[in-house]
Amino acid sequence: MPSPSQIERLLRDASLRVTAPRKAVLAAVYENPHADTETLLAATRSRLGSVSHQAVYDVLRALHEAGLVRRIQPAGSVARYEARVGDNHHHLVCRSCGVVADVDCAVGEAPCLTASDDAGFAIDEAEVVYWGLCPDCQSRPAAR
Amino acid sequence: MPSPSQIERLLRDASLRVTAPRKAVLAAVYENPHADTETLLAATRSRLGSVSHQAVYDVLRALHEAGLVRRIQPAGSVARYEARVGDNHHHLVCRSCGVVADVDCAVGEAPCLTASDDAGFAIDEAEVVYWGLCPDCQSRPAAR
DNA sequence: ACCGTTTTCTTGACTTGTTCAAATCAAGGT
DNA sequence: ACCTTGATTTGAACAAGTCAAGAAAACGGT
Repeated sequence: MPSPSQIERLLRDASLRVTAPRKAVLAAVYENPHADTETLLAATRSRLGSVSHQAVYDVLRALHEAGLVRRIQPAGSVARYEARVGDNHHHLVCRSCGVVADVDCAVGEAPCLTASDDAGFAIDEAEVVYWGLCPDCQSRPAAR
Repeated sequence: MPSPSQIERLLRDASLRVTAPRKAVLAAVYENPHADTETLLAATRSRLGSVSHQAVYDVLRALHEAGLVRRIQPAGSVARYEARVGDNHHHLVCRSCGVVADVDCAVGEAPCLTASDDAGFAIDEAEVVYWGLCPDCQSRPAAR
């Protein structure tokens, strides 16, 4: 969990201007892994008092383009963000409640990341999503 | 590419009522792999003359729930459907134009499908998406 | 072959998540 | 301190998909 000054550092090093919304949104992403935009908007407001809807969208895009956050979007879900970038980890997604958990890449890095036939594509990333039911949803089946 | 009677068979075997829209949509999915809903709507209309927006959505959902079509939805893309079900294949997605291609599962089935730590989830599927640039988009970089 | 039940299709309004655009405002180099 | 460039606010717009009510069609039983 980076300190405020580390947050500033991260922004500056990415040659992004350091503004209150950006610091707050980035901190919120660190504190709420896999959170959706609405959650991050709420978290940001609880720090700053008020930020626009749009600012959070813009900031998340800027952070994403700068490589400071990763954007994930499992099918049927809204966009979610996480600050854990740079490593090659994957995700578990609950079919029932949509909650997301991290998984480290199982087999080193090789097999999963190489397609048997790339059809001429220049592949730069292999993403693995494991679908299932989270512990909570297993214990109350089909409930909710 | 199944014949009309095979299409009917597929529907009946899935205990779905056989209707003109269903036959047309299912045939359209066979003919347009990885097509989005709008494309399928157009393809269906070219067979039937007119079908509602809603009917196509309903039919696609019914076919999906019956396991006759697979729904894929790469991040940032609309829902796409394919009739190739039952085998464990994955997808290549072009970051630039969004086109999707099939890849057979590289390493048999074992390593990719087992998470190193399942965090208590009951996993029923592992989905792999390879991101990159398709041959066309490589030759006209950043164009479009 | 017809009937009734049940499911599906049509129509049209509506929600949700996200983006666009114009005007205002602030960060940070000079 | 100023100025330029980039960020934020405001408010509208957009696209994909969903909801709901009634009309229509499928198919099992008679």
